[in-house]
Amino acid sequence: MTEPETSLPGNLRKLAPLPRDFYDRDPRRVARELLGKVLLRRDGRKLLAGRIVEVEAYLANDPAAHSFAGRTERNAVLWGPPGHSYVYFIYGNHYCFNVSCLPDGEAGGVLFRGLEPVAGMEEMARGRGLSLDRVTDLRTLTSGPGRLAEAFGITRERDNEKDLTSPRSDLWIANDGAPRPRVKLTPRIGITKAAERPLRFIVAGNRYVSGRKIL
DNA sequence: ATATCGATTATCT
DNA sequence: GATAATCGATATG
Repeated sequence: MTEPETSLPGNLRKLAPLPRDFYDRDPRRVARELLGKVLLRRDGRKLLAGRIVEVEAYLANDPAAHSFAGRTERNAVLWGPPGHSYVYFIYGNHYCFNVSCLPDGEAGGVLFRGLEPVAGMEEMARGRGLSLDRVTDLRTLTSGPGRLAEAFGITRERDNEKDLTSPRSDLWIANDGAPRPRVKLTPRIGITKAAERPLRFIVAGNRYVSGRKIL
């Protein structure tokens, strides 16, 4: 019996959201501490859960951040209070899911890039347009920002500006008591500005980290 | 195995 | 009009 009871799928929906002050900090600190936590989605009677294994920090005054050129309608959430979802549409094809950090008035966030599926894999596959029995590698569900958003049914229309710290939210992040993972830093993926800064945080050795070839 | 490319659209200049 | 915090497919060694 090494796993805590709370990590069992049946109890996941009772896990309390991380509090506001967890996010009211430098995005680098938030990013590091999000690794090993669980992203949860309540979808009717179904529950989806994924262990966070890859994130990127986007800082105040960061040339790669959407907030860099100032506040706009799209990026307003990043400037608002911490702990809210920032969802944007990219490349005409994909949604990317972030959480706002830093106090109200300062812009920062963390992008979710990789999850290890924990519960609700059938629903995740369905969201991805697949049937689970034809999925040979679970990495195709939640490895990569576009994939995990699709698996969790996250869209700007449905989820942008949601308070992830509210106990009534259908989208939240919780600590299930899992041990703190060993963290590695690398440069961020897919950006051109400030591309060399080590602001991508990954769980060392975890196979659900994006980037490596699948199959 | 790595490299390159097309899809497709909200947002900003 | 150009760009983009991606993905999946195709081409090539």
